[in-house]
Amino acid sequence: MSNTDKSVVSRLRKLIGEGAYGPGERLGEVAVSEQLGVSRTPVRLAFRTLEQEGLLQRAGKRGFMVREFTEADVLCAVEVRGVLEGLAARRVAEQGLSAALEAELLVWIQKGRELLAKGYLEERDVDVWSELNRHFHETIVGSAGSPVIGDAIARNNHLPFAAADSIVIDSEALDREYRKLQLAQTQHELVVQALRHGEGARAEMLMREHAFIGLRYGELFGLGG
Amino acid sequence: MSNTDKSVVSRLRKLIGEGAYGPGERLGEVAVSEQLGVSRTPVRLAFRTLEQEGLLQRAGKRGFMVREFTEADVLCAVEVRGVLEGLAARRVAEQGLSAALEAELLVWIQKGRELLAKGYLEERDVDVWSELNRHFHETIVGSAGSPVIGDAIARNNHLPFAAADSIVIDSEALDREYRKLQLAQTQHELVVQALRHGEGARAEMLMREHAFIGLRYGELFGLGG
DNA sequence: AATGTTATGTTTGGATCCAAAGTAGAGACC
DNA sequence: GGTCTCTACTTTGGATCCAAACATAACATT
Repeated sequence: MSNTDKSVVSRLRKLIGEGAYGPGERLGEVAVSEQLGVSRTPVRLAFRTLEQEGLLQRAGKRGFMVREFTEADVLCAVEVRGVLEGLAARRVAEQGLSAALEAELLVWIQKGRELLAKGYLEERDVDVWSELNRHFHETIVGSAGSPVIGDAIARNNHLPFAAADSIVIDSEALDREYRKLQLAQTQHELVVQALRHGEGARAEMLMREHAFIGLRYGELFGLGG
Repeated sequence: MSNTDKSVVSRLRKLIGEGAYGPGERLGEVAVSEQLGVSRTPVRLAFRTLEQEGLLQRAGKRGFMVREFTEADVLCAVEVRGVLEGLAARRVAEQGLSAALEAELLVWIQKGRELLAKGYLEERDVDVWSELNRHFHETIVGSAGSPVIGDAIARNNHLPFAAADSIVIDSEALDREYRKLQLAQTQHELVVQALRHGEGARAEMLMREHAFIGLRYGELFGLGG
């Protein structure tokens, strides 16, 4: 995949995510190619990719339109990630947590502890958490015994609101966000504990619940989200 | 999507599924376009689609190769379908089974009963079952409240061995297959029962187990599958 | 006036051309 | 003889051209 090609896909993904094209809006190949300053060819390739990712959908016989997402879709996408990561965690537990894998997970657990140790959250901590969170999840999913689960999660994560690292952190209320991350960290540690003891069902359920943290946990802390 | 374009994707999907291209084999755009009798353009579009579907993967910087699947991948794909359809079933149960939806499900239940009523299986029954089975599953998934779950299942089903209607029926042993379909029918009926009573967890688990029927249930009936 | 048909314009799909990037092979130098 | 480099060839990516399909609008006919 060349520079132009890849950048067309990701630039379009970004534009759609930002709402540059309204939901349901038809996207013409010529219009987009002119906006991005490339020819129609890479745009046509990108449209097919974005269709598969679920961001675009066919508008009848005539080209593509931006897919619109409801609140129910957001909730469903989060649940889908939950059951898939839960499946991955259960499989890891069932096949036994190797010493190497446990060590790797503890790296991210430790980084989380260090981040939260000082008792409050700074602006720049957000990226650090996002990074370690991603590593933690990817490590478990990547150890599930087959890339199929990870692929399914990756495809689901193309919906911009579904990805685990898309936790919206409100930098205006870092104290409340601190409590949220503290809970996430606890959930991470509980998952590792369950994995260590081969408790497949518990690991699965913990991961499923963990998926909701970006969604409804705000209510707990008075965020109304 | 034009005739040629769609047919290139599905023809390639078929060829790959049939093993016409060995696992890991590199696919050149020119070679494939000549084999299919089209120009490079629709092939390039198809490669992107098939990459997203997971049948092809990038071969370094140089084009695509046929993805190879292990037994673990097959098992995982079936489990992925299981947890996703389980999620759909649970959501249906949680939101309450409407009278209309129950009536529609009972149509497929009834067709299944009629098919199995005569006590044995004929060759042509296989297609009938495949059809009603597909409808049953699609009805539940389509009622989960958001297309997101169905999309995730559809993407997973692109792996040829993962789809629910890919139950390989051994026409040499229709008596053993009869027992398998009888069990599948019972599972369908139990799912509807659970949905009717709002038993979300039970509906979910029944669907998850139901996914395995094409995979390991052969062992029970002495098929060695 | 309404409906059906035709013609024109817009947009997508397929083919081909050109450029760029990568790979492999051969030759030269150490 | 081995390794490094340069060159030629293969293959992919991007741009453009042409044809086909679809939509829209206008005109004619009933």
